[in-house]
Amino acid sequence: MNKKIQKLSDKFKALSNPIRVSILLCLLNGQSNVTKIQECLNIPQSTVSKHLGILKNAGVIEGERSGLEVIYSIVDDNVKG
Amino acid sequence: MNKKIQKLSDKFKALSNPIRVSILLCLLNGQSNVTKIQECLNIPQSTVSKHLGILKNAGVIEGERSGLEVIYSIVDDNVKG
DNA sequence: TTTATATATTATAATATTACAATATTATGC
DNA sequence: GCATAATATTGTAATATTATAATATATAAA
Repeated sequence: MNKKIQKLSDKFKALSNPIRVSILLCLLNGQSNVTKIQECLNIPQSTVSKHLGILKNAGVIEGERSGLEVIYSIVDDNVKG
Repeated sequence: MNKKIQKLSDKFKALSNPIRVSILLCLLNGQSNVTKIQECLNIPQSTVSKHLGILKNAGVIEGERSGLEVIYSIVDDNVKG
């Protein structure tokens, strides 16, 4: 299986879930920490964290710790637009 | 769950599989029938047909029957580029 | 070092996706 | 009608994804 095609479809897979799309829409307005995202979406913290991990793993977002918080922001240029 | 977000993530889901991405790359060069796509990818006919159905269902491609063949082509403007 | 807060990981049950052989359908020509 | 070719559907086992409670980790402040 072609490596580039696999990578491309993996990127799409990262975006193929409504919670993850919602998270990205939140982050399009600027960086945010997990708690704010959680309040925005109104779902359990572990669920948010899981999806943030998937997006981060796919190279769509990145998280930087600042004290107790982790601030997430979009790094994928195609998603940032 | 927001309807538009659901639709957007569904579109991404249609593209989240390497076989389906490969099919679309085939079709970017112009319309094609199932047999040609199958030969291009070298996988079972039923597998190709299944994935064509998923792409069609997602509104990414459309198929038009012409005699024994069904000719598929890309209809999604974002995918066509 | 204890406590509190923010986030991540693990465990697991429910659900969805996948591959593909077998079978069915659809269209054509005889 | 029957035979053939192209495509679609079905059945099903294997695998992957999902949600979320429970637990663990990380940091800061007292």
